[in-house]
Amino acid sequence: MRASSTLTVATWNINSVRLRQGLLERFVLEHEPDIVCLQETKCQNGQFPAAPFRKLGYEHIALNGQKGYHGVATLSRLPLAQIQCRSFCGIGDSRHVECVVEIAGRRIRLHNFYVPAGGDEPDRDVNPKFAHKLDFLEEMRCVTTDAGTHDAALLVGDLNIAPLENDVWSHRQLLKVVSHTPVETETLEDLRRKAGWTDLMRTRIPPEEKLYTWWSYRARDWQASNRGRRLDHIWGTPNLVSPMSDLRVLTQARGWPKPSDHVPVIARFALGA
DNA sequence: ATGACGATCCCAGATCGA
Repeated sequence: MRASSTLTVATWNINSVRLRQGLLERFVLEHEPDIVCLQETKCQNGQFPAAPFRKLGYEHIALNGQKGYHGVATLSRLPLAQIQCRSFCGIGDSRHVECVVEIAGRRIRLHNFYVPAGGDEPDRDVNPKFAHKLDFLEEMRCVTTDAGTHDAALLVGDLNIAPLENDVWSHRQLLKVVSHTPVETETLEDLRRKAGWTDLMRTRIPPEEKLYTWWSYRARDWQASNRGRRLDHIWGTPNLVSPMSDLRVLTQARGWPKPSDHVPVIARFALGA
């Protein structure tokens, strides 16, 4: 008989996994997630500090890293099957890894994404990075909830877009700022709905409430100014809405020593026997 | 209030993040 029927999944843009290995160890010891999805690992696969995390019980590690930039990793206490890395926009950069995890007799597909930031100028004609971001989103449309065989699916990561008005500190002042422009927020919401994903964070914390997962390094005092954005997301198939027993944004991690500018988001699911 | 920071890289200033 299987004793454990809960699954805890975390996503965290770690902004260099080698620099913040200690913070990540602290995080997994305190919160004991079954699966941790990381973005911006900023190292090649051979440089990933796998051994210390294997020692902590994360024996199953799916890596898609590159030198210096980007990079995603999925660390798991449960076996991972069907590991695949997708390439988007014909560029070989490391922005996606997916896998299937089996728990309580169900197969759950898990996508880990790092969507391009998009540069400064929100105009695809003058800013190739913004064009890349929009093209990436168009390619993401094929990552639907029914692509592949599974009983449920999750899509998590740093999507670099704050789609709702209360996902930013000032909707009005950020309308022309990359991450909250109408073309980004409307495209993301359209692709999410058409692909069958539910915004699981907002099923738990209502859209009327401010909710952030990122605070700039450049603020003198991130907590006092509190000019954040919700750039990190946990999407799921509708059949995971009611099993989700807890959803936490670990805001306090922004105040840890030498922090990432993003904080972890943790979802717990009660999947039955 | 798009930055006053912080990360990467042939190690030091350019480039990127958002």
